[in-house]
Amino acid sequence: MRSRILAIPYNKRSHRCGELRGCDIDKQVLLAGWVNAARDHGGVVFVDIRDHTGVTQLRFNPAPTGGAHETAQRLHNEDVIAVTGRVLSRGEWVNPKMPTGEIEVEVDQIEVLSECAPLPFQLNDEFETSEETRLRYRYIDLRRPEMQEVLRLRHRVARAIREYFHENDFIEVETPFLTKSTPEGARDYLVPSRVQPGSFFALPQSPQIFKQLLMIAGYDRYAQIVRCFRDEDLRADRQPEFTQLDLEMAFVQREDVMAMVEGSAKRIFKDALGVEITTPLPRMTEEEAMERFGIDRPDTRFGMELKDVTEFMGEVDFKVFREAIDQGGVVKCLVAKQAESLTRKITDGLTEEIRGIGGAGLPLVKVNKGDNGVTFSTGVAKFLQPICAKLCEQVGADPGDVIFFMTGTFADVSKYLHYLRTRLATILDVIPKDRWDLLWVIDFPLVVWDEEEQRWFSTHHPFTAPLDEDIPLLDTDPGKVRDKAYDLVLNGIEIAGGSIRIHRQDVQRKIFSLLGIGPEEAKEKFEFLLEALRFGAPPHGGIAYGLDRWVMMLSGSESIRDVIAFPKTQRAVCPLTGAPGPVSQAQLDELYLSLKALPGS
RNA sequence: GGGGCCGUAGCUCAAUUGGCUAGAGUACCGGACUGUCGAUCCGGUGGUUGAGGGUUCGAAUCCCUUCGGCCUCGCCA
Repeated sequence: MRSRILAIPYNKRSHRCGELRGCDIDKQVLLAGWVNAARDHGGVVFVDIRDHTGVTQLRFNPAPTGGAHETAQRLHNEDVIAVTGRVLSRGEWVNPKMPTGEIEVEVDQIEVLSECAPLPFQLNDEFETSEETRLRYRYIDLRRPEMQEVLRLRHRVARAIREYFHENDFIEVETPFLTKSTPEGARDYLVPSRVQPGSFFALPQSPQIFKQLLMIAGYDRYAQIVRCFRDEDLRADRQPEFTQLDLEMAFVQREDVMAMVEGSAKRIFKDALGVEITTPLPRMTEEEAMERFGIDRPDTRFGMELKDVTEFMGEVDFKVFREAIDQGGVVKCLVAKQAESLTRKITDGLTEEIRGIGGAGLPLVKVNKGDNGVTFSTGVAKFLQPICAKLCEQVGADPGDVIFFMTGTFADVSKYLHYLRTRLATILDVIPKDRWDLLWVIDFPLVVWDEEEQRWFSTHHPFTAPLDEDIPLLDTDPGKVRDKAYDLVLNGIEIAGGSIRIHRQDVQRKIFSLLGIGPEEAKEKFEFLLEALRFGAPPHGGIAYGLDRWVMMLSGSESIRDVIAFPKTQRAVCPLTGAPGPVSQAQLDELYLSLKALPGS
């Protein structure tokens, strides 16, 4: 028989669920939260109540407590309840595993504020629920303490950023989401205009041009945490909408922006994780990064650097290497130290993986101790044995090591050996834990030649300024021109990138022309920027941080989706809302849109 | 667009060489139990094996197509 239960003023919580301690014993308290677990012993009933601060054990005695005990017996996980009661010492039943384990609350009144239907998945399951299900019921997934901590870490990062830039005289200015398609770059998300039938807005890939206009407008220092949109295929570290910290400064050189960024990085690490990082941060040119690591965002937490051994191969009778070199290619290698654990099965697997990303094969040798120094075995040993000693000395290989080779164009060799290096680091477990390797990569090529389209493309974007001393090369050898860009890399992930911008109209026109953006197109797409550059543009530069990637790194998450409250799947749909979805014919008519036949219909 | 892995009860997973009524844990329902804290114990409900087609006496298992999820190359200034 259910007794009448008095309503509890849940808006007057005396404490949060993770707060009570031994010093609170005997206090009368009012708690509200979710049922984390219920243990019914027939007599006494224990219920753990949870909110974002933690968990407290409630005790329901069968004694005359106005029906509270009976209600407690019917509770399910994730019911929302409010209780009043008295804090008691747990005496001999203290639970040292819980922060509130010294006490429990003896409940005198309970009110079920909201019942929970059978859950689609258990919050505290020992098994990890599939991401598909978690995203479908994201609001349940987000209740998990792990997710709560990630989103709170994200907040600490955002707050540290806002405070730091505010203290340094930056102002936050909002820029349009409904804007114009930018040239090059990613595919745009488009929004049709109703009042301008046949015309479309593009959602911004970044506020790049607007922040430059703000500099021209004299705001001196701007910083904004802002959403950006790119309609490209997704990855573990990419979402169609993602968040940047976007900033721009006037009257600055590269050094000034980099120093400001380093200060913010220091602040973020301290406020978000309590970690002290040392500044100034190390720097590396793009050329050196490519040479040593095969990638422009090197993970410097471990060695296994790439070594160029092209010059040694002249003495070797190995057709594969010879032919590649004759065609202008290179031969590089990397040395896996003390790699006895690399079985044939593993190296065969790696060869397959390299083939999977477009490589031809993976020549290798094992280094052994011979009667007179070192010898090679397996793989391409018979070809390389003549230069064994010399090669080992050059690349620092010792008995027990395995040397992997790659040949082809510099770009291909870099790509495959970089892939191999990171895979080997995982397999051989050589990446130190709890290490934060921040580093600047600078002096990128301003433009790269695209063989397919037979034209130059910006390495970063068309507004990046060239190094002053390289400007003359724009006419003679554009591929040699370096730019005033800088990328910030953390443990091998690019987490920020920016540059000093072009602030002179003549230079900007020249770059557009180099990129094959003709006067017509330039005029059509951003006459407003070229025009603005005519009216007193200060030298300026800035940077954008990938906020999601920062949080992903700082929280140790493997996917950007784990640090976004409501992310999309790899096919860019939201399993929770079902977006994107069809719209009514009336909506289409209003926009003067008609749909072509859909694929598969 | 290409390559790879995966899909069995609400959830997490089993199921021998293609062979018995597709099982277990958990959740859910019912019962027992006064110190648990992943409570325990007893009983029960629950299945279009992602979908469609094929091979076979017989398919979760083999073949084809397709849908979905994840990783990745291209792409992402």
